[in-house]
Amino acid sequence: MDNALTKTMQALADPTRRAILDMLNNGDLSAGEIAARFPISAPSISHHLNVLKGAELVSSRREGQNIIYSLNATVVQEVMQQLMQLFRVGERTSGGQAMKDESDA
Amino acid sequence: MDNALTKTMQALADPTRRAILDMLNNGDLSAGEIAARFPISAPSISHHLNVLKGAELVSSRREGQNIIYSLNATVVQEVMQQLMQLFRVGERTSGGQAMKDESDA
DNA sequence: CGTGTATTTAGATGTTTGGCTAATTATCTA
DNA sequence: TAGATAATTAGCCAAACATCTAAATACACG
Repeated sequence: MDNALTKTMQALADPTRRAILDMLNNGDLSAGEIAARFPISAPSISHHLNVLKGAELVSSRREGQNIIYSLNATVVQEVMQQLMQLFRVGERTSGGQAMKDESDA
Repeated sequence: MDNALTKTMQALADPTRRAILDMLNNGDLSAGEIAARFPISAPSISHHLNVLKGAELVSSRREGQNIIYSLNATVVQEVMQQLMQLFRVGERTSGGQAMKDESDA
């Protein structure tokens, strides 16, 4: 794998995963509750959840038989900030030159 | 393909493409100038540029023998806003529930 | 302990992706 | 118009990805 930003962006690149994050933004859910809302199999959802966890976009805890997933809101915020920084949205055309490479943050 | 956000996120998921965008953020460049800064072949860079163009993150114009690429700053900004909206960064835990699905913007 | 429910892990498969080399297209200039 | 230079398109391949079914693991509870 590359750096953390890449991992995060790749996780965010899949519409199913973004939809999962959106659901979790309305409150924690078990793997089963999440899977029930998609037309794809539970193992596939489990895989997506694992990708999201690998990107630290969500975290999970066991609660009895269920595994509850929650959105890692602070990480989401950090990613946004990294992206905005990467493009320094707003300050262009005036010929600055900072930030050569996308070193990790 | 899915919707525009997915296309954009997929474009943004590749580190080479993000690096290209970062370079263009410091000013327009020809395909050759871009390719010269990477260890991969010119055709590969051309492919990446095409992906970025497909996501409307960059635009190009011919200037003599060269093709000049520029960052589409407004599109970058729009994507950021879409993402931030998607997660309503900041307003959580207080039990809102708006924005069911990630309809296009 | 044994059965049922929830979830993940394993393993297979088709598709997409990122890279390459070779060939083509477009433009400039002598 | 012939070469030279810039860039893209075509075609190929290997690695990564999303999905599936089947099997394994983890709990709960009678």
